[in-house]
Amino acid sequence: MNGVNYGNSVLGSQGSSRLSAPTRRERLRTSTLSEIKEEARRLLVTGGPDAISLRAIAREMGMTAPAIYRYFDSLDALVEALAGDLYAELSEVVATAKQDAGDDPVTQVKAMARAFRGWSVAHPAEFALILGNPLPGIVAFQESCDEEHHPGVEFGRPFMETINALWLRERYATPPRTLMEERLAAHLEPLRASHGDQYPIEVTWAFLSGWSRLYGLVSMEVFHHLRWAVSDPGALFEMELHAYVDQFTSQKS
Amino acid sequence: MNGVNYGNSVLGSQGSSRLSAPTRRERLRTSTLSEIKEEARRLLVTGGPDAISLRAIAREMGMTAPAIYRYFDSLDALVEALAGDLYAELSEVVATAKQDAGDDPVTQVKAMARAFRGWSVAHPAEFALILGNPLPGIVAFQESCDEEHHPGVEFGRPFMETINALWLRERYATPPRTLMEERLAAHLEPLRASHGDQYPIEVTWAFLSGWSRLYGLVSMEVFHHLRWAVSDPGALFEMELHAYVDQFTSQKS
DNA sequence: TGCCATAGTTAACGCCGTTCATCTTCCTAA
DNA sequence: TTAGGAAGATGAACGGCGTTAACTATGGCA
Repeated sequence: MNGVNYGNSVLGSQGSSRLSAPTRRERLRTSTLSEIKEEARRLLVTGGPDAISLRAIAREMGMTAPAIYRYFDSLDALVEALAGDLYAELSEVVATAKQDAGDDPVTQVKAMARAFRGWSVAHPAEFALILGNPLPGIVAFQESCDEEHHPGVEFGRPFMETINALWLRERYATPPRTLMEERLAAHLEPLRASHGDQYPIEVTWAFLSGWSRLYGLVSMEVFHHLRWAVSDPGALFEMELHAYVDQFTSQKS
Repeated sequence: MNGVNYGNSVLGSQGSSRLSAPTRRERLRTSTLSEIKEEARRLLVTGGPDAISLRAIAREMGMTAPAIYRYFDSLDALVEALAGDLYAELSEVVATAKQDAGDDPVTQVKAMARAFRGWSVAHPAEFALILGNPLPGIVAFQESCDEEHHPGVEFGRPFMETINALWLRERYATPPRTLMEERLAAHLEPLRASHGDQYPIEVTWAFLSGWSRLYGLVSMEVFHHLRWAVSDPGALFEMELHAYVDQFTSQKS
């Protein structure tokens, strides 16, 4: 019956203040809202995704669980909002690393990859929430989200742009263009829908290939799936990064 | 107070039958045991890892929840046993694919990779349980398991052997040996503990690099982390497989 | 001043894992 | 053949969970 319950989108009945200082009510609301999410993150960090519970959050805040329903429609909605925040945080970390890396695309790629790994290793629980096994509630969210504004798109953009700059400069080696056109190009509509046709297929391939390699290695490290093989996953990571970047800078095949 | 509760390891007080026909009791026990795990898997498939509950299993079996404690010490122990079975199943699928692929290592690598993806895509919930975000109870299991008999070791063995055969034949390109010795070799004790020193560092690198690429791509597909980019992840997979194998067969750098 | 949306409460329902005391059934050892 | 004990299964209970419904207090605006 109630309207959708999220953020400060409640827009007080009368305009109150169109753009200037928010109402006292609004200030309190946003404050409580972020306190809830902070508490949820704390639980996430200490006990994993399943440890996030309305009752625990409320207890920690000196409230009762049903009160949280004034701010989120369900536990899933809360977790979803938290996931959105974390996605933005990670995106910004990566984007900042790129900005701080100077103008060389090779340096930029390395900086972004290291920043991604750094954040992930430092925040394994958060990584699990947004990039691991998606929870049942999150799956629906991902499917319902229209492709154009999917958080993954914004996250991948700086990678994509850098790989493109690299391509313009180096014309690095890729699988044969005919093969890529034939087997891959037909299935890239989703990506085209968000990035347009501005990138050649070589760039698209290099981006997807690189992202999957980065993701695979980092998530194996974060989830301890490398413990049986390597004592310091960072060394393996640097090795792989070297191999990936080398692909772009050595002479073409 | 009770002894550890798993499998048919209860060993009836008196020897009863050392090696021949198992007791009626034992037959019933193993039958119930596997029925519990089957029901658990059914719940896993239909509702994800969190849907596995003792009460639901018991309900479906016409029992009460506490009865299951005669067979498993806890829900975590049950899930852990199920994960072990699934690991074995996946390992066998991959090993069989290799056997059916003839003698050429390149063909073998492709067959194993495709078999791995095939099983994973066909059984996403099972994949999530054994290769995704580890549940809190599973983490302890992985850490307590002595490295030598870690299921991951047996799973990776056919890959490792094939990559080695490929190396003996092709002497494919890798990162410079000096770099690998310097940065990677010092951190491979866990892998050496299980496989011995029989493999040169080039093989180890190619194996770990390939496994992480395979894992990354497949888990992104299984977890729908590629939906925003690619409509048919299989095409991207074949592309990446091509690029990986090509690395081994084209002329050395 | 009166109103009413907003924030918060208590109580309850049905899930869950787990423990405990209890009962039945079956196998074995005397 | 029978007594005893182990193994299997039960019902009741505890505390925790998400969620709903009915209810109370309060702050800000007409």
